Amino acid sequence: MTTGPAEPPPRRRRGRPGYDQSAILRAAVELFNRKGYDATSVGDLAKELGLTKPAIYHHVTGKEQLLGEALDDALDELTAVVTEASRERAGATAYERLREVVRRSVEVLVAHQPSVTLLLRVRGNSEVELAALERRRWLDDRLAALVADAVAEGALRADVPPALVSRLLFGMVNSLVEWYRPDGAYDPATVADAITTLAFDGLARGERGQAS
Amino acid sequence: MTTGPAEPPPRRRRGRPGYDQSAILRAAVELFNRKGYDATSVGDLAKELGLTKPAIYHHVTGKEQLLGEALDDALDELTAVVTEASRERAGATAYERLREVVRRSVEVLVAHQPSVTLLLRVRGNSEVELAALERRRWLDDRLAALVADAVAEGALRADVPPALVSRLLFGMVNSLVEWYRPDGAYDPATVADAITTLAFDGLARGERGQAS
DNA sequence: CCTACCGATCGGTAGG
DNA sequence: CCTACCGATCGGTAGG
Repeated sequence: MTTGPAEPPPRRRRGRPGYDQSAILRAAVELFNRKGYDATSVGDLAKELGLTKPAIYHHVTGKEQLLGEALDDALDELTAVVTEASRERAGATAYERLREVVRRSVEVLVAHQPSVTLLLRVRGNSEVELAALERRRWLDDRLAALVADAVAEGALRADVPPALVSRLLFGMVNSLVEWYRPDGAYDPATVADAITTLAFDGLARGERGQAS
Repeated sequence: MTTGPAEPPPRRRRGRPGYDQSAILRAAVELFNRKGYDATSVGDLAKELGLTKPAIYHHVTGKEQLLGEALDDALDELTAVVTEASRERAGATAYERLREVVRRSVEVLVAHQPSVTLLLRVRGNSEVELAALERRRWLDDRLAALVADAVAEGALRADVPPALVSRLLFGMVNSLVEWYRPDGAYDPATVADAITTLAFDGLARGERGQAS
């Protein structure tokens, strides 16, 4: 097999089939979520991929790099959602932007569930984790501000502190990662509808029954 | 000091002041939550308490025992709440019992936050953790049944699958452990009100504005 | 990508 | 002979 040297190698040859960085990252994140980051050894990861431990280090500089890249993926996605929602848009009320950010957050959680799950479990045990927590705090602050704006607009009930509403609302959204399965009973749209319905019908004044 | 052998020793003498099992458990759970169970060594725990590692083993049989006792504490409390709420009571509708279980769950999460936090992070990495996950699944099933009953009663909206409502509702409740601080801005009653308001006004049909 | 290892630290236990 | 520990070290395994 693999006769003739017919084809010229691509400009940057990448060696034989094997695993590339992103395949290793995917497997690592899956293991980190299943067993926990600390309980996952690089040896576990190697076994999962049918490689040896040193082979892993051929592709990545270390376990923490894998963690950092997964956290960056999740944070980049969520930051994009929040940044866009926080931007003033022509004719969009804070309430509309909040509703949109909830829906798009659900989409991100579903599409990037492994990395977001990892992000939501970070404890701050290393520089990488502390940096991720700082970015998360920035997101939380933006979301809280958006909720506060919607309350100030008169669109949301004012009898619960906006900061508390924000915590609970996105606590509900984030809880998705604990049970959602792409091959399960609910497609993303169903979940997004359920969350926005549950969150806003009762939060939003006088819009009862609008999502049926 | 400590002259005369006047006082007869209590039946079961417990030695000198030192730490008892429960003080060690409290410190362990706090560390497990701060750094993660796997990232916490028995040496860390000893240092935290100003003891040596062997001294820890004088009080407990091992790290996993500490985990198991914390998980049992959380599970026992939550089981009590769910069992009582699942029991048919004279004149109590499923809706009323669900509302009550949410309120009492919040109280348990606040009063037993450390052990419940630990419970919600269990991954199933050992027999102890697998047993805890099984008890958790039992609780989740009871809660889902209660929600289904309330829907069947006609008390809750039927346009979202009951199993999904249950996930999201208790996802919101459980998210408490991620940010609630006893010395923070909100007392337990405020949080319980906020959660039941947010969860049910919109979930419950035609009860708008009843909790102000 | 492997065999062969390292410095350190893990959970747990010895004798006293 | 007890409770409450200590200094030292066990056999294995972690990330690298």
